[in-house]
Amino acid sequence: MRLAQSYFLSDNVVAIARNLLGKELFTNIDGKICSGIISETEAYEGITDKASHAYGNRRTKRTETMYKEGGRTYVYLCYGMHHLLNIVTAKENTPHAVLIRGIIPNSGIDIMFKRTNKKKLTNISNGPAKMSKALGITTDLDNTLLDDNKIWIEDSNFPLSGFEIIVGKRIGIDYAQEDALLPYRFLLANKK
DNA sequence: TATAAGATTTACT
DNA sequence: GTAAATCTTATAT
Repeated sequence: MRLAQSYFLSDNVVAIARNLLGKELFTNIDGKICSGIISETEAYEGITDKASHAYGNRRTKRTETMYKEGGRTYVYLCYGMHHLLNIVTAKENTPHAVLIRGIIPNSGIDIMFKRTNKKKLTNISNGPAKMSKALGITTDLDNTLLDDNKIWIEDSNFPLSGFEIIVGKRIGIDYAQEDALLPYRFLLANKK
């Protein structure tokens, strides 16, 4: 079943980031449906987080989406060529968001292959930009409600028993100084 | 108006 | 290991 919008209205963005692991992310782009189990997330805690675009209550055309009510997407272009997918959380005017960094492909894998031009199943979704490319996510999906039939998240009761949740510091944000060390990154890993 | 840097990936040396 | 690709935003002149 799909996650209700109320799921995303909590102020505790870190808890949501952790809880999203194992949920299934769906996209429906041009009638092509793909999905995957969310395997890696990062929390971005709005105005108090130096790594966030909204740090210090910074409000621009780009970050405007983050200030809206939770339960929608925030897609933005990084390095001029990579689309990154975030899930906006918390109430209006609280710019919290969860960055989806990785998925385990579940359905529509052949479509993902075509989109990414890859021949092997490896490296299809082990990075935020590659994942977006595989799922067909672009800035066209920015500020899209998760019940818009273009993108949504379901709780498909993926069994987490065989996995452990690893918590660590976030990646690629060295400029954020001490906030770069916060344990806001969550990922699923096979138990050994 | 101009310049610098970025929540990255890929290819090449 | 290093660099290129490539564009939007933010900060500066």
